[in-house]
Amino acid sequence: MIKNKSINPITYHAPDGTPADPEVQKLVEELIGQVADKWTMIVLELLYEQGTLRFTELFRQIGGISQKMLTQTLRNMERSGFIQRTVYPVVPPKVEYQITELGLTLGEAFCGVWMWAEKNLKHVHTARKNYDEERSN
Amino acid sequence: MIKNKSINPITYHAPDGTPADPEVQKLVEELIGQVADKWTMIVLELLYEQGTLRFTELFRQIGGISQKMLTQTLRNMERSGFIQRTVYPVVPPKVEYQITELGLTLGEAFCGVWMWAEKNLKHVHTARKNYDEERSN
DNA sequence: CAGCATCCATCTAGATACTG
DNA sequence: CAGTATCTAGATGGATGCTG
Repeated sequence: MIKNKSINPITYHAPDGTPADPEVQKLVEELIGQVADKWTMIVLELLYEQGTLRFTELFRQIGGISQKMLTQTLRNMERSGFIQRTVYPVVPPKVEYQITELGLTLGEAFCGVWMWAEKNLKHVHTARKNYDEERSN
Repeated sequence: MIKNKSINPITYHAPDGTPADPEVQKLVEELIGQVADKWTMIVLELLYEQGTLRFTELFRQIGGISQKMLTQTLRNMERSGFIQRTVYPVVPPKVEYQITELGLTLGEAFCGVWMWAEKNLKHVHTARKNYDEERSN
């Protein structure tokens, strides 16, 4: 990353020094926000592992999500192109969800965070423990 | 990632098939949540670029954040060990914040998401546009 | 300067009930 | 089965005023 003297708005830079497009910046913030909604990553993971799942199968396997939240999560993911929704015109209804190429690569992009967490789990815990102990005295 | 037949709780896997520790999983979710709080990443970036900054300098450069939120963000980041807080016993008070090694590597870990966003910006926009157009008819 | 305490608007998620 | 609609409790963030 390179030095940035501009006051406002903030300009992000990649580690190699390439300044980032504001649009990219906006998308990154959206992505992180979306994934942080707590259900998106779980759905992504399940579809990553199992390819295709029906609404109720997702509902059951996630466990703890409400129907409303599952629907909302799936709609947002579909809208952004991470998953594909297929409706079969049968009675009772049958709807299948499957991960797309885009969703697949997104999952992989978050992999760096996973590896960081694995590697630094203890450092973070230690830091927090030290911090908390200092305040409690 | 490998197939996972367990119903609940969900077990995450790395792309190479290594099952993830529940503790790591929890930390990943926390990290993404923390970074998604909208200010953490901005602070991380500023300290990444400029090394050390005082409270008011951060406050000014971020622009739009409230003092309360800045304080809260800085405390959380300090607690997790991403930044270091140094208080100089002078009047008026002087407090400096600087990024740690841990914070530095965390920023780099999120780089994969950045690169994904850069590469797939158009795909996402197209997907969203198509989705929105289909509903408006 | 660098906070903390308090109040308040808003946004969100979950529970619940209903439907093609 | 796969949703939609509605209501509400709780979390979140911003504004404001005060302080060592």
